[in-house]
This record gives sequence, C-alpha cells and structure tokens, in this order.
Amino acid sequence: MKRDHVLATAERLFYEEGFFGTGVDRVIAEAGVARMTLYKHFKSKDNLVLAVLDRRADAYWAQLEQAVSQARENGHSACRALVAAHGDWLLGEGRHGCLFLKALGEYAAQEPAVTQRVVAEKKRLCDRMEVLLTEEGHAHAPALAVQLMLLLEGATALVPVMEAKGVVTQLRAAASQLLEVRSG
Amino acid sequence: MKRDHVLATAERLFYEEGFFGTGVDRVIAEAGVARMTLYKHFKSKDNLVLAVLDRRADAYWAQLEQAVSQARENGHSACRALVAAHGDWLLGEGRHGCLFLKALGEYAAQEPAVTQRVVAEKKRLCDRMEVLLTEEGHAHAPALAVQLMLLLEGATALVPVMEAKGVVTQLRAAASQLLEVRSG
DNA sequence: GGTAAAGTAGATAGATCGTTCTATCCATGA
DNA sequence: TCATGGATAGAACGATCTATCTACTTTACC
Repeated sequence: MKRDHVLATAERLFYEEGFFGTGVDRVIAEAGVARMTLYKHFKSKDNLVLAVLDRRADAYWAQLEQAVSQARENGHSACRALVAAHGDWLLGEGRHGCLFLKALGEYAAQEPAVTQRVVAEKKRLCDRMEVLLTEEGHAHAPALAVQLMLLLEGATALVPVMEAKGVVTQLRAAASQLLEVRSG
Repeated sequence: MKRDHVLATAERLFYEEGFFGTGVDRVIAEAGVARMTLYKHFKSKDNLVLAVLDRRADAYWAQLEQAVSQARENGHSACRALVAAHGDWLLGEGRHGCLFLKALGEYAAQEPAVTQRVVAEKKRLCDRMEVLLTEEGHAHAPALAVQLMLLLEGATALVPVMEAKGVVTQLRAAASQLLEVRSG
C-alpha cells in the first residue's frame, strides 16, 4: 500500500524538518507519489499529522513493551527495562527529540486534536510506569512515576543538543538512583 | 522604544502559537505597529526569532542568578536554589515548554544560527550547574550536572502536558535525592 | 480479457507568506 | 515656521501553501 509509504515519509520529514516546515509538496515528492494519492488516504494535512503520531507511537510502544516482556521472562526489573528501552529508542530513533511535543509546540494553539493526542500519549507512559512500579512493590508509585518521567522526557529533550550517549548513560544512572532508594 | 514592544509581542506569539504558525502580519497587528517599523529594527523574520531567543534567555538567567545570589547570602545551597528557581520559572513563564527547543524543532533543518544558539544555551545551563556543584564539593560534578539537567528539561517538557504544580514538586523531590546521595 | 479500483501528472484556485515600496502623518528642535 | 526624521497605512511583489479537479494510465482480480 502507498498509504504507509506516504506515512513513513511524512513521519521522517515532519520529524527532521518540522510540521509547518514540511509542505505537502515535499511529502509527495519524497514519497514519489501523486498529490491525489495523499489526499485519497488522508483528507487533510492535519489528518496526516495525526496519523503520523499514531504510527510513531506504535513503533515506540512496540519497542518498549518488548523490552518489558523480555525483562519479565528473565526475571529482571521491568521498570529498569522500560527506562533502558527508552534510552535505546533515543539512540536509534530519537535524534530530534519527541515528535509529540514537537507537534504540540506547533499545533497547540490551532488544532485541539493534536493537544489531546499528545497529552494522552504522555499520560499513557506515566500510567504504564506507575503500574510497573506498583507491581514491583515500590512505595509512592505515582510520585516516583512522575520523577522517572522527568528523566525520560529530559533525556529526550536533551538528545538533540547534547552528546546522545552521555545523556542516555546519565539517564540510566539517575533512574537507578531514584529506583534504589525506595525499593525493598 | 517600539523595538522592545515588538520583541515582547513576538516572544509571546512565538511561544504560544509557534514560530512558523505566527506570521509577521500577526506580530505587527498585535504589537500595534507598522510593518516597516518591524523591518527597520529586524532585517528579517529569522533575525527577529534570534532576537526573541536572546530576550527570553535574559529574563530566564536574571531570575536564576538572582536566586543563586540570594541563596549564597543566606548560606543556602546554590544548586538547590537553581533547581527551585527553574521550577518557579516554569510555573510563571514556562507554561508552553522550552522556547529554545521549540525553535530548534522548527528551524533546525533550515537555520543553523538557531541550532547554534540553542545548543549554546543548554550548554550554558549545564556548565553553570557543574560549577555550582563543584563549588559545593560534590563528587562527579559533570555527571551529576547532566543528571540534574535531565530533571530540569524533563520538567520543562512535561509542564505543558501534565499538572504543572505536581511536575515541579517532583522535580524538587528528585533533585533533592540526586543531590543528597553524593553530597558530603 | 474486461472491469473496477488505485495511482499518475499537472493545472488550478484561493489564501497566506515574507519582504519591499510609496506616500502620508506627526513630532521634535532649530 | 519650517525642516527633518521616525512612524504610519496600505498597496504590491513573487513565492509558497493547502486543497481540488480533470483526464490519463496502471494495477489487480474475477
């Protein structure tokens, strides 16, 4: 299907050059499809943007949940696995920061659907973290989940402007420290 | 001067609605000045963007350094004061995240001067933190500075999508924990 | 082999973008 | 009083934007 090819191309361009900075002409040129092909699958650019966010979230969560499953099979901490998987994601696909926050920054004042989608995405991650923390017997799981979110989002934000490997290293170190103190 | 009024208006609009999302027409309309007044003070929109970043940095650093000075006068930890001041900044002026990273997201692929400016800004904060940590006798100051940066940037990134007061509360709590462990 | 769907190229519309230009207004100080 | 210079409104430029339309070609399937 051309649909996913357009989607993949749009995701890459939006991520590298911004949403407003990437015109529809650019997307179809790089995807090598006709303009009407794009508008057949997505009724507007806003619609395409939302579809791109969904695609990105799917890939991210697939990587995260696989790491969590694997940790469970090996009897390792799922929380640590999640943090580590986020770090891996950043090194592999996160060079330009968080696509969701990027979308929020450009569309917040103009497209409520984007705001809603981004808020839901971050809540999902925070909730997931909280569940894992609770399962592993941490006290104050909600507060600790927010603290770990700070580290994850901080790393995502800094990867574009600092040395990526160093950022991820310190992400793991700091998360370890926050997890140590309160765990049994 | 009209210059600063244009600058203040542009800063607000760029921050709330994005750089590409805010046209020059919008800036001059909200500032209540003529088009040529803007172009007399700023030779292009890109130029205006860079000036807005400088203005924003000035306000941010004034607030931060004042807190550091005050902490020193009272014999308190300057590191903690810096973290706390960043939290205060977020609650007051940080509703929509980091203006610099927002600019990076929109202009990175297109205007190298913006990238350079943003990288320098983040480096400045990290270096400042490292100096304060060293002064207060923390071991591994460079690594710890990055870890605290993760928390600061994470809080900045999350304020737009989560409850702001909770985010800042956990920022302080997590920073306390990272600072406790290694301090004498 | 024929039919229906999917994709193609390209023109087009209408809006908005950043930027420049002109012509007019109004304040200040000599 | 008059000149100078900054600010004004608004027209205009070419470029670019999203979106639509038409007409033609390819693909896939019964």
